[in-house]
Amino acid sequence: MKPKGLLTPQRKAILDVICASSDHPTAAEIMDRLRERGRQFAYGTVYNSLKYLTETGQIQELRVGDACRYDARTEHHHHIQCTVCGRVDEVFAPIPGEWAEEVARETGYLLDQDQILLKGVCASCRARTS
Amino acid sequence: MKPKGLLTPQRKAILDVICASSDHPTAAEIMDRLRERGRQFAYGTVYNSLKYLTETGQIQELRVGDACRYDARTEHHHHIQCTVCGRVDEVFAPIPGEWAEEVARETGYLLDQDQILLKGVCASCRARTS
DNA sequence: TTTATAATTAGACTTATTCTAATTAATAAT
DNA sequence: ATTATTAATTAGAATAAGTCTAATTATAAA
Repeated sequence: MKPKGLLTPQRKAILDVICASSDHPTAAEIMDRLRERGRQFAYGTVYNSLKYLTETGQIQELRVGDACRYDARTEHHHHIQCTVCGRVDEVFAPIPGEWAEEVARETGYLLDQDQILLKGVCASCRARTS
Repeated sequence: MKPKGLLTPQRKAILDVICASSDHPTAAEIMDRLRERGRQFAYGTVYNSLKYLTETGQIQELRVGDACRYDARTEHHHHIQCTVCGRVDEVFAPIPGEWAEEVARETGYLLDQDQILLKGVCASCRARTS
């Protein structure tokens, strides 16, 4: 008897919500959006589903601030968060190989190229502040 | 009457613990180490002190995983966390200016050069895994 | 000294997440 | 088809990090 690893109706509904979102929703936001669509699952189901979808590579989990956020874009990319408003955006500019090597040499780590979180101030917050 | 902004005995004790630590302790770990030294303060005091020390530039706060960690090294540098064991290390290799510009151009963000969190697998976890 | 404000305290509260025990669903072997 | 086995879901309790509040203590300026 093999493990099932099914895309159950619950998991499918959660994946759909994430695919329809471009703002990296948190688990709580995903639950809100499910409710708007007339679906409501137990906390445990949502977290279990997010774990399953992440582990099977269907979504990407990124921890930002005090919550995990989820992204349907699974291509290699990084993220940047605004230190003023908290929004999170994608960064597709690849890390320069030279710098990655320098970091690896300095730290002894094997770099994970997809999990970099940058910080900064987004365009609209800069406009508002200055 | 001006605000005081004092380095009270509590704040001093907390700063001492952080200066004596090289492993980026969390608030909970700081409280443990205070207790080992025979000091114990209210949660509120510890968090208030960490905020004060961060705002006055005496320590650096970095959010990693589900908790904030504190670092007595305030020079410009980044951090890298092991995705296996969770340890956090310093990265002093500066971001290549060219890449920073590319990210700024792509995202419209004004990059904060000191707040980059990288992920990877540390040397000892790699040795253990392979 | 009195007065105003800052800092500390204990503990309640919030938020994100994990865990648990019971139930339901689905598959595999009979 | 029926039963055994395991997976997934559920409701809700438990945990962990951090914030908030009201009362108290400490400090400094007038």
